[in-house]
Amino acid sequence: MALPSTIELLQQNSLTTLVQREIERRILGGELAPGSKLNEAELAGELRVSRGPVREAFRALEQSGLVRTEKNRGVFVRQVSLEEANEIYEVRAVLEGLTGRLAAKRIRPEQVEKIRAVVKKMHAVSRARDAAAYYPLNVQFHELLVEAAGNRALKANYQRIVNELDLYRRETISRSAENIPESTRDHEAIVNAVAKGDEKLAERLLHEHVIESRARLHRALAKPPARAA
Amino acid sequence: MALPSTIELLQQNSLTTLVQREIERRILGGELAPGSKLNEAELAGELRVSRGPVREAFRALEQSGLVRTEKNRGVFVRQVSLEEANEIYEVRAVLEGLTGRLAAKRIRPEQVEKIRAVVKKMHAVSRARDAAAYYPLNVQFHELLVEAAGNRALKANYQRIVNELDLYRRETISRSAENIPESTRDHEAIVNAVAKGDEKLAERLLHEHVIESRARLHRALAKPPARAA
DNA sequence: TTCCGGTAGATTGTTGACAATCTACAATAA
DNA sequence: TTATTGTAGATTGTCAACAATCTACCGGAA
Repeated sequence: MALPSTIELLQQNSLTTLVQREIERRILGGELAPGSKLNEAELAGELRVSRGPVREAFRALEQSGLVRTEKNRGVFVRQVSLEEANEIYEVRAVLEGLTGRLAAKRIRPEQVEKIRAVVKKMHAVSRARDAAAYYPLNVQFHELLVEAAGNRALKANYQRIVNELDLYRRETISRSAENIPESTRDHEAIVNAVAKGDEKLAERLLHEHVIESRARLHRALAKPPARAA
Repeated sequence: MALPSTIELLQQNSLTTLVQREIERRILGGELAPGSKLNEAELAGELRVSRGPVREAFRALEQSGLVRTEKNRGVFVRQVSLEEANEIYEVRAVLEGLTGRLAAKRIRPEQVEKIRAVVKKMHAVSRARDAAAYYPLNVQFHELLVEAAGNRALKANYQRIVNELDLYRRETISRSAENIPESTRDHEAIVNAVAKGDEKLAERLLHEHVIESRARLHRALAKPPARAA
């Protein structure tokens, strides 16, 4: 049979879902900058679908916090202010704390190994001060941890929160290399606490890690003349 | 002018938004039971709109966790299992904890007064063992607290979580009267901690309150032969 | 010049029609 | 009887056209 992947893809997912994923990819990938306008007809034309599925995708993306809709004016990639980012960080901190506690309780040996492998790679890029390589490892680290926590509601809420924070980072500086060694040490300590099954410690370390991340971001913002609006 | 409210309503909100709110109201109000199917054409006919806005509303409701979509089969009011409810409670506990901590830090005197007024009413219906009257007061209590916390991200996440838990309660028993006095005492202690500005205590009390609520729900479920599926 | 009103084009909001898929049921064969 | 196949109706998925609104621009009056 020809193109079985495409066929199955459309049997499983509606066009709306596909469009939604594609727009999400473009936003989180930086192709669509915060504040930019999404033109229904243009997007529909590009993706070779009608405006219906695009509008439905917009509605889903709005609920997930990635876009904002103004009636009769259109939808825009959401802009997250510093103030809002701070609020989001507070929520993320307690969610990560819960993640640490649950992961410490439930994580399985093979999951520990996977995370240790990520931390190992972190050490490598840390020595090389390679920020571009560090970022995806960081994302992976936290995703594996949430997975190990084994709580679907936590995972869903966490994912939304992280996406929103990504929107903020994208408007300011993306990644600064100087904090990598510090962050890597955090991760090392966290995986040890989780592997030991020390719920209290894992919770505290992850909570502090997020608050520290926020502080690092602020320091990085304060240093250069700050090119954000 | 005739019907100014309706006119303004449509100038501000799109049909999609209105439809979304109406369906949400029906689900949370119990008119639409978990597991029941939502027929696009039927709903559209009832609300006097075409299927487009209804479909868009479905997409938003799906993201907010109130409905579930099966491709080519339709959308259904989401069913939350006991297992899932437990997971959601864990997330709610840390969110409420954060709520307590932030509210203790930022609450203003007039907000304290509002909450004390609600607790006062709780005492009244508590003496009367009036479960039907107690429930909305409980909702109001937590909403006022979240408002006082002054964190938009927290509020958004909290609202979603509470809605999902409502779905679960609706499938099992709604409210049992016997726990009301205990719950009322909790609320009394919480408002005192928040009013004092004791962040640590408020956080701990609210966290425990949620975990205790879950335990109460479980006990209530275990007592009668359990009529849930 | 500056402000105001009006018009044309572009964009979003809504609708109804058509295509694809599913469900229920009846007719047939083992 | 039971299983299977095939059809008819209902329901969802997608699309294209129409209506309402907004934006940008132009011309005239103060």
